[in-house]
Amino acid sequence: MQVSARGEYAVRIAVTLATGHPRTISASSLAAAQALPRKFAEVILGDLRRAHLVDSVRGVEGGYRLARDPGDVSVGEVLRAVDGPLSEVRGRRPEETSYEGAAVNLPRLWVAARAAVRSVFDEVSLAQAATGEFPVRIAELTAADDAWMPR
Amino acid sequence: MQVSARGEYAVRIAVTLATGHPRTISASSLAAAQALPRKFAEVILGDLRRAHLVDSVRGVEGGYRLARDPGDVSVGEVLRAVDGPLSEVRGRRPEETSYEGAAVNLPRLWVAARAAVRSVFDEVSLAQAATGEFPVRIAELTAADDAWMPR
DNA sequence: AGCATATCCTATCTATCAAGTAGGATTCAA
DNA sequence: TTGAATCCTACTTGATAGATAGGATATGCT
Repeated sequence: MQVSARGEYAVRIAVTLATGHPRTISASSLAAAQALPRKFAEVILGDLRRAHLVDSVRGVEGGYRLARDPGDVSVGEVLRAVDGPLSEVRGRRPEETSYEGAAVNLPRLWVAARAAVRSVFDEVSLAQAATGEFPVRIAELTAADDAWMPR
Repeated sequence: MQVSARGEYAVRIAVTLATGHPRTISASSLAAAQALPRKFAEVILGDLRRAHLVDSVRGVEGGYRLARDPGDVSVGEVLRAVDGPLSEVRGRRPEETSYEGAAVNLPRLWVAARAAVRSVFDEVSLAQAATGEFPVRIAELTAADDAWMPR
């Protein structure tokens, strides 16, 4: 589960938009609020707009706003918009893998891993990410001490 | 959850070793069995050896074997040995992230995602991956039809 | 009309890394 | 001593991430 800089920035931008919803916020305000390179933020906002996750308004007083309610947009959608599929194995989607011999069962493993990732990112909305009021399942996952430990 | 070619190859090699355990198998046999570039397989086996997941025997009749019982080595260990940490956010471990403003709660989200990934890869042994007899939780994750659908 | 403030578009740069290759030194059993 | 294997160092190649640059275009205000 590697989240790129683009992905991280996109989510930070998205939760900032969620907090301000439905006001429009300029790219430079967003960049300043989250300490991101402004130009890079613009690129990312372009991705989010093309994915129809945000609307943009040009001109003075312009900026960006979420296209839907913050409770209705998942973190997963944001990540996919900027980084592509959540899960890939050697550049392929899990269900497209296929092996011979001892490895024949691996596709099921890859699919299970993807399902696990989805069960987090697709089940958390921007509103939840912004407020910290996560679904019970997510709270459970972070409850164990060792969830916070490196391995 | 991006699994690199190295990661995929490593797991395929590891389950092949699991199936043949405790016989030693040469790098070229392993490469042939899984249709991998031999030299690249050697590199990966070197990583696994340095991580003490496999033992090697030099000379004629030499090769590699799992250092522990196939039921006692997890897929997660293999992936970490060749690809580093299972989950990173912008090159950092989830628990090392920290944000201001609307993004303050994101570290919990990243930790939850990592926990979800671990709940798959750290809970499946090479023996299970080889036989396809996955733990119940994994079977459940792959049971739903839409687990096999792209998004 | 003119100006300030935005988005938007195209292009470019640079460093890093993944993936794979090459060649040979070393080890070991028969 | 020979053949088959691991092991070691180095290299190549292409793609990609993570930006940055400059300006064209749109909009609201006075």
